[in-house]
Amino acid sequence: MPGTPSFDDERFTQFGMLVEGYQQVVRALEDTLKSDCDLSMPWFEVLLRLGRSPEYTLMMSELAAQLGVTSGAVTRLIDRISAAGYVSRQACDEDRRVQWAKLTPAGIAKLEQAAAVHLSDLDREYFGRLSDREVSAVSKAMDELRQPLGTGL
Amino acid sequence: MPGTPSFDDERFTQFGMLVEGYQQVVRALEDTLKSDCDLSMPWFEVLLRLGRSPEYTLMMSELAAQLGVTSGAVTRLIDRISAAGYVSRQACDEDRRVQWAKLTPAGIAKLEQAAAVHLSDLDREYFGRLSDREVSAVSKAMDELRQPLGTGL
DNA sequence: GATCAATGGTTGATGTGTCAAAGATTTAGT
DNA sequence: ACTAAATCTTTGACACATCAACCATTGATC
Repeated sequence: MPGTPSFDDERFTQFGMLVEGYQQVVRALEDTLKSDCDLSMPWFEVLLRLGRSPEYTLMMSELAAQLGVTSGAVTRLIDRISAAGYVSRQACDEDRRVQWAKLTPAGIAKLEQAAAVHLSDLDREYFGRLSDREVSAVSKAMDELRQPLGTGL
Repeated sequence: MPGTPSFDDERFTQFGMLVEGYQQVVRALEDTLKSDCDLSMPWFEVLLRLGRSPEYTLMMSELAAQLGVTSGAVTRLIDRISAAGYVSRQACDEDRRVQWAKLTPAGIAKLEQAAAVHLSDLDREYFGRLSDREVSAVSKAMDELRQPLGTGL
């Protein structure tokens, strides 16, 4: 009977569970990061990636790869973050196509504060709400989903 | 030693697993939905919610609630989708503040096609890559995260 | 029944993302 | 060495989200 198509298929619901739970947690994390540190999640991610890199420095394209976004997105993100004084751009002498993004001292200070805040947010919103077993199960499943299909064809 | 702050805390990594796995799957789903049906995920979500509703119809604000976005977002989304002919707006006589969004026949047809495509995408990108046990574990965990904190204070 | 708060929707400003095109520079191939 | 391909970044056009302000309308209070 094609009169009632499969708009209520259980798989939609099941996957919707993942989507809603994920979005709920991410939204809560974004809210507290915003109110406590005045940082959006993309800004925090940039600071964190740079904070983990030697010299607090990354190429624009490497930053894009780590963030999982296009280089165009990073160009504008760094425009805004550098206007706020947390990062600076600098040219590369060996390859004059590349631009380095580097944390400023203000950026390092901001990251130190924000990382602590974010860790406690993570504890409250994620780790504190699941058992260790659940966290492991989720991590393992997501790790399996992480690499795209067809890499070994 | 404050020289090396906790930018590499394991919790960042663990949660990053969830973020990356989730984004990977969602991106794959969006790509195939786009290439096979020429629908973005927000458009598909709108069609699906309307397709499940009596008369294929919902108030703007109810649609916003189901999608988990603001009413402003829905206003513009329906602007675009109705320009494509998949939904129509219609005024409400009982309460002249409300606008109904209703699937057109073209919208119903599109949804029927897209729902089938999306279900098979879901099988390939999500259900096919995890065991039943893993899917259950993820769904259970995400369901627990779904309701915001502080609802029972 | 006049006022005032709550509700439903739209709009303007802005942040964040995409894609595709363009620019500059480097690397490879003959 | 010179042309051609690949790489890095930026830019323009646009999709999609937020917030805050605003307008209309409804409902509740006095």
